Amino acid sequence: MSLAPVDQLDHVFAALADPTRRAILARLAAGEATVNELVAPFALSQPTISKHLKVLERAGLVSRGRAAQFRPVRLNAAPLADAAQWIGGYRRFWEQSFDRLDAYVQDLKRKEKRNASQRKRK
Amino acid sequence: MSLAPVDQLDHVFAALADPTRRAILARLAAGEATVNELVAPFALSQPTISKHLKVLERAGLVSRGRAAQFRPVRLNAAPLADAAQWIGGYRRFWEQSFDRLDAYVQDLKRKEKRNASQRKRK
DNA sequence: CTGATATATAGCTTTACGGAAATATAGCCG
DNA sequence: CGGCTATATTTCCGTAAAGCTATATATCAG
Repeated sequence: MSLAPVDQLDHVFAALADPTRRAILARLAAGEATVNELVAPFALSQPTISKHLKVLERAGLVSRGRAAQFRPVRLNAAPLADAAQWIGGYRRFWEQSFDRLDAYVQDLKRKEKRNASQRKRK
Repeated sequence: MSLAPVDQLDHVFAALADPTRRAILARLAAGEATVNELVAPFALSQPTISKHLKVLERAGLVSRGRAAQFRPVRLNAAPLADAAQWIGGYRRFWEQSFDRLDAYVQDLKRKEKRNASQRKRK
């Protein structure tokens, strides 16, 4: 599996940075949809959604079919694999910080317990 | 682990959309760095890097210390966990498409083989 | 206090984004 | 053909991003 060209990652992350586009992807996870079906749930105009779709298309996250006057949109998750792989390179760092957080919470609990017994004894 | 507020994800993905910022994160994976150390490898001005750092800071991906006139920058990977989790929700889709790709390649190989034997027989 | 160093802020330009409205294109149906 | 529906394209607006130079602030060193 070859590494994606850098500017593809640029486009993928940029596409994911908008909540409307993430919502569109979520909708497409349930299956193909027409543009109008994608417009419906949002308080946004059809051209605005079409523009979002173009951004998703440029990122390779979506592809379009052709059926009469409909242009069904379907999810293409492959580029997400590259994004996941990139982020995955940092997993050890966040796990490490969660470990530290966990240790901190454990420490708090210990102190809490100790104080509780002191209060009891008092 | 609670879900991060949506606009935090916005900022994280937006921050990751720039190759300079991803490179900065990669550098910080090797440990704390000063601003000047981060400027050095790029053909960019110091204020430009400072601006990138502000974007990373807004996304919660880095934090700054204070040591004399230095402001050491360190990686804070926690928000990447949220991003990874979001993307992870789509894993089955890209695995599915890789499966299809794999099946396609297998099919190609079968045909290739068949043609090869035909050529031999001819 | 002065000078040097590290970083931040301000101001400017160019380009892109996210939205809207209006219009154009394309394909169906009668 | 003509009208209807789905979608795309164009044009416009305001805001933000990414770069630069120049300047300001802060801290150390002497």
